[in-house]
Amino acid sequence: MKKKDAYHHGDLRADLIEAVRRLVEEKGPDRFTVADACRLAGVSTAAPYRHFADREEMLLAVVREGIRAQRESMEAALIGREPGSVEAVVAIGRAYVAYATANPGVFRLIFGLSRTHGEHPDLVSEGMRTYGVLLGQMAHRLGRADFDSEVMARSLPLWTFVHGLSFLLIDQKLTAAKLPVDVETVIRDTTRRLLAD
Amino acid sequence: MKKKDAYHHGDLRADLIEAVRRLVEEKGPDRFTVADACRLAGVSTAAPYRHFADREEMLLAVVREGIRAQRESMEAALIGREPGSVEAVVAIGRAYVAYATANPGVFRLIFGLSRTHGEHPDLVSEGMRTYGVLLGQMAHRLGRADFDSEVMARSLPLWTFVHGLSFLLIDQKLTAAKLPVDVETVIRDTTRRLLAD
DNA sequence: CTTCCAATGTTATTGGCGGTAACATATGTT
DNA sequence: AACATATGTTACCGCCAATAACATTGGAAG
Repeated sequence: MKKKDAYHHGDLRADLIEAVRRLVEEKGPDRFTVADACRLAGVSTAAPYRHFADREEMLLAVVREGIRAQRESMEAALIGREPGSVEAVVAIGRAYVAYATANPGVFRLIFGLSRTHGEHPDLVSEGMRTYGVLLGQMAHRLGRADFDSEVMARSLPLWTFVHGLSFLLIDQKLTAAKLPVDVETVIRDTTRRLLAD
Repeated sequence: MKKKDAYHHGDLRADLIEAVRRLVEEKGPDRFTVADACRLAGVSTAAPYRHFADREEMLLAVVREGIRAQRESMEAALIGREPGSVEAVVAIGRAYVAYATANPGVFRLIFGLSRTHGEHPDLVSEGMRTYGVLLGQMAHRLGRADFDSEVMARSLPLWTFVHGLSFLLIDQKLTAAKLPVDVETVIRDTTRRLLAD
């Protein structure tokens, strides 16, 4: 019924979200300012408050979009792979890390503003859907119908591994310390180890 | 010669660092303000600039202290353990995660303000010293005299694992999603897998 | 002990930001 | 054509980071 966002500006809400996303990538989540986003979108500094309650809601919109984009890249990576195979799990991990390194600002935002995450059930369920991509492969691999404790126990190390690798890569802890890392190899080898019986 | 910090206030520099540390834990690294730290220390808002160039330098001081504290807890965890043993590596990982969960604000700060880290060689080398604790155990375990590529390749997955686990725990991704996790068990089991021949 | 300089701290000020209120304009519904 | 509502702007407030000008303290030199 209501399209909510095709008025004066065209689609200010969407334009602002895109501006925020760009600024978060360019300057980092902490250096983002509402005023900058307004300048990028070409509106006054009061305009955003017709679409967002406050600065944090603007960032949360980018978080929602980011979680979804990362999950979709993981799901796309599964296409054509044998369900539950090592290659399938490797593909998920590769996609996870690739999203983080390609969108470090948004990735940091997703996992950085976490104090507020618990208060946003939709974000929690969105995150669970992402984790579910891995859980699904693991359940298939273990021949389980549901996500039982065994599926959980075998999946968590894989998640934490790619998660930690993502952070170390985007924080440049490895390159700064002159530690050459072949990302593809470390993902592949470690996944194999963690999937071994 | 110069003690730099035992004047009017006693030791304002140290007091401010402690105030920043407390505020970073209480409110999060992003919500920290210089003005708050001044109120905690009982000085005017201009006083800090006699001891720090700007807000970021105040945070960097806490980062330095945090990196050191985490490393010391890891080294302490090694005392009385067989060098290079599974138990030694587990102890390091446990200490790493324990520091993160006990000091989530500082931990996030250490790995969050990373854009500036590369510009601070002292922080990079401090971080390497921490990683060196793990590398030392791994070299001992593999019977290598130096940190060669094999030591590196076997250490990195362990680091990324505990690093990712730390973030998922403090970001409450697991508890928010009602995923019960026995931290001790997942560290122990995963370390064993990653150390297996 | 006195003098004086450098280190340390305060008050006053500037510029920028997040957010609100009052006002202005466009939209589409009747 | 007229009006209610959604959207956008201008003016404003309080807070903060940072700087400058001024005040005070501690200790070294005589």
